[in-house]
Amino acid sequence: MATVSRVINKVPSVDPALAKKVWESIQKLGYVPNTQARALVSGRSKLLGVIISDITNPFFPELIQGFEDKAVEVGYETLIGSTNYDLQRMELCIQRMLERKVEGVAVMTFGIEEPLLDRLASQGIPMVFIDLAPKKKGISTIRVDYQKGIYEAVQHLAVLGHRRIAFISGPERLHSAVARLQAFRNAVDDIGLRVPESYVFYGDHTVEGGERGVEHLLTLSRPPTAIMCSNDMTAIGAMHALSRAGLSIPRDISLIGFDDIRISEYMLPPLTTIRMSGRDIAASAVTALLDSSTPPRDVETKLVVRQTTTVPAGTLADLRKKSGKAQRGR
Amino acid sequence: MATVSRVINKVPSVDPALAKKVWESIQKLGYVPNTQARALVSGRSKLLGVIISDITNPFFPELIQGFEDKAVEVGYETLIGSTNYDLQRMELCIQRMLERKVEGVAVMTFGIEEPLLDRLASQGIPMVFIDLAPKKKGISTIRVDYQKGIYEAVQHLAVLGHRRIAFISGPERLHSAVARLQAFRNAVDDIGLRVPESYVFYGDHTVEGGERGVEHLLTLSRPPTAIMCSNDMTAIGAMHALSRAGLSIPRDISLIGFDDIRISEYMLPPLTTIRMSGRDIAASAVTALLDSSTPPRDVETKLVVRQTTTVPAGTLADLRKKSGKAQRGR
DNA sequence: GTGAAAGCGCTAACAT
DNA sequence: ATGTTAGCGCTTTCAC
Repeated sequence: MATVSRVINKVPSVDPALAKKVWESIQKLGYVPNTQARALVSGRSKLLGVIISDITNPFFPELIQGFEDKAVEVGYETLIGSTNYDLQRMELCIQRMLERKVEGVAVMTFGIEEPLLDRLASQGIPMVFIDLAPKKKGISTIRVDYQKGIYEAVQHLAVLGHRRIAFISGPERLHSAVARLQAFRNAVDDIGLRVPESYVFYGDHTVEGGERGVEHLLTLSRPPTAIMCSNDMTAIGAMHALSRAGLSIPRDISLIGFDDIRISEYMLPPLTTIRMSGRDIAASAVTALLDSSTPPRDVETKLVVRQTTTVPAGTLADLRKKSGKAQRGR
Repeated sequence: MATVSRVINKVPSVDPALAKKVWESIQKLGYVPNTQARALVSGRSKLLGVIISDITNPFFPELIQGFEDKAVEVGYETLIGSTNYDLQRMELCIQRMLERKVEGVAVMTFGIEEPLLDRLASQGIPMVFIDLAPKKKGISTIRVDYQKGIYEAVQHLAVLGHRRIAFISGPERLHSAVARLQAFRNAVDDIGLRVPESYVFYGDHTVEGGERGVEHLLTLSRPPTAIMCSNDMTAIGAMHALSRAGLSIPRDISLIGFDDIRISEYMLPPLTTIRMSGRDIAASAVTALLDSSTPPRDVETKLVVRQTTTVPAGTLADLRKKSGKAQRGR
């Protein structure tokens, strides 16, 4: 019995011949080791938890998929918990994870969830957060370089000739949202543009938020020629509102999203957006949980140009007019 | 110790006063029962498995989400496995599930996966399939009523005036795809339309399949005025190909999808489709696994009219012409 | 290199 | 109504 255990765990001290016989018997008998028993005695559950907030955001399925894949790759299983911004649901999640003795928890809610910390930290369970996390040992942070992608996007618009660029943000309480807005402000400053306060609308990272944002921006006496959104769902909402207003994208107005969720590519026209790979984040999270010695790799963001951006409305007409004048001038 | 166990498991024979003291101590000590140990001794893992095939199909995240939610609701945890149509990956999935001693497995691959059966069935693990499953005890089937939704869709098109309706199918080896195509044929027959073979294109349930389907249909000398698709991804591909061909939806051609994945609503224009709720299927699956006595509830499908369907091109013009003649005739 | 024995944290059958 | 005990299936000393 002990030998079988050694064979299964590939302890080198087993006679290869015996080991082979054991493997054959395992095959023949259809023996399957019992994970619960192994976990019980070894104290290692081989389980990793992921906690997400908002199910309805299509960013998360991709995140979870990536996490799951990476976890299986390194011999772990995944326990998923979604809080839906509900404290009670979160408590339940934590309880479940504690009971299953997860060996680490990735908190992918883009915000600090205080109640999580105490319960989990007190058990010494490694945790990984996105963006920002309380400084404690056993807790690591995956930093996202929002600036890079957003700078690329603003520059892209500027090069096309846009000077009036608006931003539809996410909720102010969400760190990832304020970080994106800040990155936008930095980029715009850097390039030497001025963005009036009326060009910044606070949405909520949902389609509806994007719709409201556009509705607001269109009431302005000098509406923007381009809109950047804090996430793709917002951008999709913007597309709908724009189309409802009879405006054509990108001819009348350019639009850039953030996240690069799968839908974005499928939109009509395909959405230009800033990619933040959920898979990368997930992989980084798994690594961080299992090896808390090395700090997790940062996640980069980058512009993906598709078809919702072009020169500002009128530019082409202006050009044509000018060339017309030039011809007449001859 | 036994008393604590009894309190936690709510065995009624415990003195309420003592029980209360136990709960207080649990609270104070931050005690968390060890699921592995409970599972080991009780033989109940409180784990349910879901196996899906194609990660890239956005139908599955919704299915999984529903499964997870329902499972948690009834006190179970979910083990996810995705095969990606790869036999080896499937073997791995099964192994993991066996090792974790899942109490049931939902095979949501829309096809029978033979190798699954032997390994799982031999352990007497309940299984649930979609659409069709080998007749064995412990195996139940969730039947999807494709006919209803598809009939509604065909009728919807017919009422609008469409007579030339094409169908972009899924792969022939996939049961769910052939069932949908058959339902389409039945519906069309019923209504008294004839569909030439050139109007049926076999795609593969991906965006690319939909694009190829449209490209084929547009080469026809008498192209269809409406296209139904075997799933929403196909329909989205169709939208792209149509738009690339300079055709407007629904003015030039009407389009109906199948599944009603979340994206569909967000498309521009929002996709008219046939809803098959992943959440319903998931809930039904969980129920079936835990209570194999009653057969699972069937899942219905129903038409969701959005904005990709209208009268055939030319109809309005014809009407106008006619009314013009009528006026002149006065 | 291999077998014997202890024990992981819990539940359930048995006493009291 | 509560305490005592055996044992779930495995890993890990400890002997040999």
